[in-house]
Amino acid sequence: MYQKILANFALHINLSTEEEAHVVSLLQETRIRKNQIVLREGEVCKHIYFVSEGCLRMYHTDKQGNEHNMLFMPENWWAVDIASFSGEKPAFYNISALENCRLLYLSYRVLEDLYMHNPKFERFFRILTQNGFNLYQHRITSSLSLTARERYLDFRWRYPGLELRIAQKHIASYLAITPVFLSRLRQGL
Amino acid sequence: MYQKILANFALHINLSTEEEAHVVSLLQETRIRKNQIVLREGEVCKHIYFVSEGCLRMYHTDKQGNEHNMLFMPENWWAVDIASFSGEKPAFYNISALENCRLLYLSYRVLEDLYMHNPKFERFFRILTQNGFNLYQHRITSSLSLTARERYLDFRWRYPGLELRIAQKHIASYLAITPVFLSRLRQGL
DNA sequence: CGTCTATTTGAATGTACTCAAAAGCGGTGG
DNA sequence: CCACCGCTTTTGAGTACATTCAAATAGACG
Repeated sequence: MYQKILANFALHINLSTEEEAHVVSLLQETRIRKNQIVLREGEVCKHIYFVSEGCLRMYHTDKQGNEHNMLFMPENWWAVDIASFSGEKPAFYNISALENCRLLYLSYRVLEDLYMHNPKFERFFRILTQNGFNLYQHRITSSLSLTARERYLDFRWRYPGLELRIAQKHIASYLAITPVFLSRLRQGL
Repeated sequence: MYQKILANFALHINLSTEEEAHVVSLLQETRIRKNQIVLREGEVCKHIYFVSEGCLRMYHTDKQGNEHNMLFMPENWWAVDIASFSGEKPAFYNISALENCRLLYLSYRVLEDLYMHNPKFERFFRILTQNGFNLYQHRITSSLSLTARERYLDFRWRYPGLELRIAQKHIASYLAITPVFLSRLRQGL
């Protein structure tokens, strides 16, 4: 049950058995169903979530009511509206479930305590933010320099197998094209 | 000469006169001319730059040799390829000058020492990374949900007055449109 | 099984592009 | 200081890529 998140920590920091036990004792768990909303725009993002099973998406709803997928978060990804979470401000983004999910999470307060208690976690989440920064930077570069077809191939490379699990319309939204055009793109491979 | 950078630090951390004197003693200065390259793709980004005067741009060159502007950095912005700098890996991006510039900078080693000597700076640069993260997130949201015209207006709001200082082709590249189309857009305001 | 939503397909449209030429602007040297 | 050269911007015309709209098909869920 906790092996995935412990393996995830181990990517960037080394924890003793005691440290592992401590962080595990702080984790809360929840299960959510497909299409359920985890974070709604305007609410404060109170938790940082680790996706243990399933897949989340983060998206923005524009004035016309159209949804735009920023990011998909399948197993082993972390989900948070970082500006809302760290600033305790209303969230700009929504987060919802594309599949039934099992999530582990930490509240802001608990995470702050964890930082105090063990600076390794501050390092871990700092690296996580930096990785997110790099990911977004790459995404902007893609949107500037790649065609829709190339961005689709990049999506498949970045999220192997995910296209089989989620609706085409969500992939189209992520790629900034219409579902109709994505359908035609996939014909021409 | 140092008032701009000290005011910039003061946005996020409070420094004593001694602390200010210490960081100032570590800063190096350089002047570069318009079109000169500060960081070339493939080199390791060895410094983090504060733009004291002038304007830099960060851009990617694709396989066809086309340049795509990721970010403009006028006075009071920091410039760095963060993946290259923090991982001491070859840079993916180029940084060059759009105007004659005066830059202050710190090397990776000096910055690490500064972190050790005074954790306030770790906090400062952590907030800086987070702000960069938010900026990019907003940029992706714009590219997903706004038209070229709206993105142009967003650019003018984010960089007041900058459109008068830099070439249209650089703004067009930033907006992911052609200079020809930007010219037509500006007619129709 | 039936309903609702998602995907595919076709046709027409429009947005942004390329190509080409002219005009404007800036820097440099005579 | 002016003339020239090179680069940028503007303008026009034709084109292509991606869109919208609509209808048919397929698939998911209760």
